[in-house]
Amino acid sequence: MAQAKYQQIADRLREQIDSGQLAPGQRLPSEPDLVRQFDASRNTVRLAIALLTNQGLVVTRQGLGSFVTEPAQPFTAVMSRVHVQPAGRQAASTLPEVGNAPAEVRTSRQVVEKSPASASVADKLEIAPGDLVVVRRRRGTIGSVPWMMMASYYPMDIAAGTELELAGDIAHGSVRLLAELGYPQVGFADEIGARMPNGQEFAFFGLSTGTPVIVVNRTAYTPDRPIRLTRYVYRGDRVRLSHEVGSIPARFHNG
Amino acid sequence: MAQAKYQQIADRLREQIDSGQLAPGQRLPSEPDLVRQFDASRNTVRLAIALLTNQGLVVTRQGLGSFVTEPAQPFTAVMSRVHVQPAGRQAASTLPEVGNAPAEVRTSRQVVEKSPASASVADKLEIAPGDLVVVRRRRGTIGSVPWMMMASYYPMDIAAGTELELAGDIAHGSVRLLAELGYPQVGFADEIGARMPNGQEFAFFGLSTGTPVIVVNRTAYTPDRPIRLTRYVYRGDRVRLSHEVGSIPARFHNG
DNA sequence: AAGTGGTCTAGACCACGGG
DNA sequence: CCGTGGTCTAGACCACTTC
Repeated sequence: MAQAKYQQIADRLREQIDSGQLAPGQRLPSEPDLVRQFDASRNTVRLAIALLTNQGLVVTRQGLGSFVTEPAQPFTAVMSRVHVQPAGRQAASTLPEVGNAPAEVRTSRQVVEKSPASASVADKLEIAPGDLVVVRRRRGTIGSVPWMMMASYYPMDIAAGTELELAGDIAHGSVRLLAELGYPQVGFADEIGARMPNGQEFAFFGLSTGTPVIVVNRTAYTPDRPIRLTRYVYRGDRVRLSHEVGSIPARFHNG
Repeated sequence: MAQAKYQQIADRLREQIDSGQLAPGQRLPSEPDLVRQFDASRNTVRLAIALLTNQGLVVTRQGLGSFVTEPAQPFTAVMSRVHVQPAGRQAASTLPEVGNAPAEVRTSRQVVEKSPASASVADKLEIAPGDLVVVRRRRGTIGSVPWMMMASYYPMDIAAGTELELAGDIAHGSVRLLAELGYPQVGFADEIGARMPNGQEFAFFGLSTGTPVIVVNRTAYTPDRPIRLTRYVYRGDRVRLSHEVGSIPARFHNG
């Protein structure tokens, strides 16, 4: 046998999806149908469907059937917009702007805790792993769609005894507060990656199998040191990040 | 039954992975072992392992066993580095810089073709779907690790009769060539997303199941119009994108 | 040869969604 | 109620890796 039977079934179905013969949202043949069509056992048919599901091409719903994934219009998170000439604009907030929100953008009240820094947080903030940091968390929804989780990490020597330790929003934004505390932000570095979601992310976003998340680690700096790490997690099926550099005519913003 | 048996098995194994009891690179108990340990059938055990595999936590190798995924040190693709004060630096090339390459960065010779624009390409370039575009493709490896696929799309009215239609590298870079042709680039917009790989990407990168890819659509502009779309695809398990904004001390670059 | 995962079958019962 | 997918079992044979 050149190729496994479940692979062949998956390939056939993928062809039909790619060609549009099976359109987005359309139901695949039922499992018993596929069993007859390909002369295979039900388990083999289910293996084929699982393959497509994990590639994000198909979603299955118990009692209803398997459906070709319908891509949704993505939201655009504007991560930076820098006009090199004459002067750059720096965000006043760590909250990303949404370029094309079709509904109200809402953000949960900030939850604050102190906890020991993980290895990755410590590395970015240039502190020792296990050192205490202040963590400020919030989650974001657009209309009824959950789209973002974010957490900001502050070194304790900066945050101790300040408004940063208190729950709730910061009056004039954390960038301004940090500047008033003697830590003027002069720039930031974004490190962007993608991975499969953990259980918490899977549940909050209501993801289906085969959907990754986008992770952004944004480190903010004074001329001397890192002063904050903000970690953003976005659902991969509904969000695109936008970074703009240079003098882009306004009419081109966020397509 | 509160939860499916294969879910319980997967949860147990995940706990052991998260706690470090099963360290990265370590072999899981064999399938027959897990069958005995959890009093389940082999198919049920395999379902549990498949779950972890699709979450990117485990890789299986025939004849050897299942192993906890070993995260590799990621490469950093520097997508932009903008100093707001006094002046920004614009890349001379569409080729991303690698911030921390441990081996030689090699790039394939460019392959060129003409083809009709897909809907997504046409949208970015503000042309009609189906209009011909010049496509220039290349692939990149670091040492022996394939890490990038890129394709640049040029509207035919710009590229026709120019060096852009010829295979091979462009002598002084495409940004300079475009400027000489009367299309000076003044900025670009990056749109970043994540998804599961298609078959071609899976094969080229040698990915294992449960690994997403990062997709960057970079649109370059003159003051009047889009002049190029470059689409980058990176493997999610080995690449992080870097965007820097502001005056970040050099010692913090690609920490 | 022995041990590992990969593929496949046949059948059973459960859970969900919609008439 | 019926049709859909979800879970689980028991067993068979194949393919790969190591010794």
